[in-house]
Parts: sequence; structure tokens; C-alpha cells
Amino acid sequence: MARRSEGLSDRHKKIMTFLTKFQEDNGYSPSIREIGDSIAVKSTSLVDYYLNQLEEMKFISREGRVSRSIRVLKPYLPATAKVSNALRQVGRSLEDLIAIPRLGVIQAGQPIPIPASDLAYFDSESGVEIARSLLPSREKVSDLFALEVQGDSMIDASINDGDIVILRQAQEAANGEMVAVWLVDRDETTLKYFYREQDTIRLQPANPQYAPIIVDNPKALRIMGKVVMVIRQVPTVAG
Amino acid sequence: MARRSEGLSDRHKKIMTFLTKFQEDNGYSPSIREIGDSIAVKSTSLVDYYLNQLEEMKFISREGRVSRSIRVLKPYLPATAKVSNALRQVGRSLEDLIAIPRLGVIQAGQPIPIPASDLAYFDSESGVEIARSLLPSREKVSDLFALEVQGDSMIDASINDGDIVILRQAQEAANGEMVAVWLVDRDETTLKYFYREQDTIRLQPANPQYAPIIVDNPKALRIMGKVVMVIRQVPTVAG
DNA sequence: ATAATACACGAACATGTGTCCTATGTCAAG
DNA sequence: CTTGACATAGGACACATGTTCGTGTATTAT
Repeated sequence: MARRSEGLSDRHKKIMTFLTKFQEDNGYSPSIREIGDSIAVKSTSLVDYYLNQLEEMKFISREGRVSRSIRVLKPYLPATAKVSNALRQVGRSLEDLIAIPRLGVIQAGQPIPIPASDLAYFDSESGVEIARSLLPSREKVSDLFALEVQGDSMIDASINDGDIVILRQAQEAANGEMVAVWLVDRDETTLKYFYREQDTIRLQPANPQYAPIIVDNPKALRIMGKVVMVIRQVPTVAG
Repeated sequence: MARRSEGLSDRHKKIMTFLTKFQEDNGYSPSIREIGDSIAVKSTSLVDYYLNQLEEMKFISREGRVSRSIRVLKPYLPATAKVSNALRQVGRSLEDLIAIPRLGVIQAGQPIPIPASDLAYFDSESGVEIARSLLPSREKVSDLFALEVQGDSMIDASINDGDIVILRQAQEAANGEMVAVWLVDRDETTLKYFYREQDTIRLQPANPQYAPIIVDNPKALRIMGKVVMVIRQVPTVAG
């Protein structure tokens, strides 16, 4: 185990991720023991030990002696967590229609930066409204967000300039899935097919005119979400 | 106490208000006893009784045997600006939800009858619901209908097998527009780009692997509608 | 009047859950 | 080697919390 790592250790990160995800999935906090299970730790005291550290570092806060009272102060996935939080208020109050926040523009071709911070704010007026009946039933509303596509590198994947893509938050992806990834180095977000190879990750634009992006450091990219739906408004020549 | 009140009783409202407010204030759910205090009820069983009703009415959901696991499904809080704002949003959204009849599947080889008379009836269960905000404002709702695409002749036009296309009824089309046409001879309906040439009409599948269909007798085809929107549900490898 | 039903109280119960104490192992510094 | 800080485990303990059962009291229907 890594010792003395300043900032968050691996365990801390796992816990924060678990906390964030658990709360999004269930709407309430996990218990100490549930957290322990998630990081394969049997003893409750050790979990408590970590939680105290996280509280010390202002990553969470909790009420003494109150079950499941952990609040995530600095979501480990800052943008996405905040968004889903906002979404929960609108989305869950409605059964048929779902307002999905349109976070911004994603450049599918030559990637142009969407600073991650941009993902943090979401103005309800810019949301995309979707009928729940169109979504696979298993989709959790709170995990969804929308982006508008610019660029044409995904043309062969049936995604065009101007399309609106609905994504589900995810931190991982299987080979061949279409994902939105944040490239840390370039500080930009792009839409690509995801392939994990031996030591690298290949981000493949479906359009063969564009070269794939090869990432050798897994930490240099963060998967923001998987594409679950594409909406395209076809312009008609004459109204 | 009001009895037999259909819908939410006074107690129910108080509980929902308390739940909403408590969660906003604390970030987690109150316990049964805390709820009891808020409505001056001493017995936990009575609170449980009400909670069961609220759960029955889909106002909340909770996990069995898990503390503080209440989720508010329909926030009840007419006073707060925030909530009323959200509700207004929801209300407006509902009005804007449009049910578009899904007439059937479009596919080479399978004829789809789309006489105007057929548009009159449609079963709401088979309809596709679209938020009005997604449609160009000028679209007349009554002119719209939906088809599910089978086959891949339009792949390069960003339309894939399984996609749902929304069309507007039309008898004519301008060059380059994407239309659904009924080929009288073949007795089938297909989706193609429309080009009128000197004496013929060319129906161009965007996918170059497929040859265009040349129709020399204008009466041999009937334009059923223009494509105004494409909705694609992307399957994810692992749910 | 009687039965049925909805509403209400309280207490007992089982268990979920946070807290805390002790013990052990590991590693770097003295 | 010793020491001490850190990491880890196990478990006892108290109490927080959801569940359930028994009982009582109105209101309504038969």
C-alpha cells in the first residue's frame, strides 16, 4: 500500500468514488460496513479511520452517531456528481419526461477544449427534454447528461455535426463502446470509440479520415460517460 | 383529522414537506422518529403507516431495513421558490410532450401502408413521445409520424438499423431532402435522399455500397414524408 | 346495533450501525 | 535493535432505527 502519499491515497479515492456513486444510485449514504465491503476491508474501525481522514481533509462531512449521514463535499468526480445532483431534483420529480442537462458542446473532430469546470454548471433552460419511454428502462435518470456535437469525426458512427448525444455517466468502458473522454493533458473533451490495448488506450474516431488518439498513461484521460442515445434534427430545405 | 381525503391528507403533506426540507438541509434522510417529532406523533408505527401509504402512492421510495433510506420521488413543497420553480418547469414540460404515432417499421422489402386515413388512429402505447422543445417550432404536430428503421442502406446518412425516424407528412420534396417514399411497383417503403433529375427521380441511399434507385415514371413513387429527426438508442455493452 | 375500516398509541424486538478498544504487522528513523 | 508512526484486523458495545404486535378509538357501512 502506498504510504505517506500526500493528498488522497488509492483507498481514499476508492472510497470517494464509491460514496459518490452509491449516493447517486441509491439516494442515500452507505453504512460503514458497506463502504468496507466496497474496498474489501473487513474491519469497521479501519473504514472509520479513513472516513475521519477524509473528513479532516474536508472531502466529506458527517453527523456524529447518525447512520448514513455522510455528505460528499468534494465529489471525486466533480463535474458529473454535481450535475447528477441537479438532475435528481428535476428528473426524479417526473415520470414521463426527463430533463437532461445539456452541458455544452463536444467537439468530435478536432477536439476543442471543454474545460472540466464548464461541466459544473448547468442551466435548466438549456436542458434537453426526453421522453422516458425512449430510454432503456434501466437507465438511471440521474446519470444522464447531454452534449451537442461539433465536428464530423464520428460520421461513420452515425453521429454528425449538430447532433445531440445523451450520455450516461461512467468511469469505465468496455472495448468498442462509444464514450466521451476528458483528455487531461489537453484539457479537452472528445467523443470516441474506446479500446483498451496492452499498455495504452486507443481512442478511435469512427471516421477513417481521422487518426486515432493513443494514450499511454491511463491517468491522462477520464471517461465522462457512455453514449446511450443520439438525437439528430434533420434540416429540411423548405419549410 | 381529515379522513377519507383522497390524495394527500394534511399529515401526508406535512411529512412530504419535512422530508424535502430535511434532505435539503442535511443531505440525508430523517429517521422514522425524527419524522414523528416533526408531526407531533409519538409512535413510530404510525409514521411507518404513513410512510407506507406515501410509498404506495409513489411519493417516496425506501429500502427495507435500511436506515434513512427514504427517497423523495415527487417533492412536495409549494412554498419554496426553488421547488415551485422546478414544478413550473415540470408542468411546462408536460404540456410540451408530444405523442407521435409510430406507424411501423420501414425496411426494404416490407411495405408500410401510410395512407392518410391511417394517421387518424394510433394507439398511444405504440407512440413515440417527444419533447416539443426538441422539434423545430414550426412543425405541426399533427403532421408528424414515426417509423422504426430496419436495414442499413442509410448508414452514411447517420441513420442505422433500429433508429427511430420522425417524419413530417409531405407529398413533395426538394432536392437533397431525406424522404420516406413508397415505391408502387415494388410495393414497399424506403428511406432515401431525394433528387429530381431531367425526366427521372433518383433515390439515393447515402451508403455508397448501395446503388441508387432510378424511377422514370413519377407516378411509380409516392413521397410519404420528410425526415425531420432521427433518434438512435445506442446499446451499451455492459449495463 | 354490529361489523368493518381507518386512524392512533405504545412498547417490545431484532438488528442495523457508529464508536472505540485492543492486538498485530510494517516500515523508516534513531 | 528499538521505537514510534502508520496501516490493518477483529470485535465488543451502546444505541439508533426499522419492524411488528397488541390494543384502543373513532367513523362509516350494513
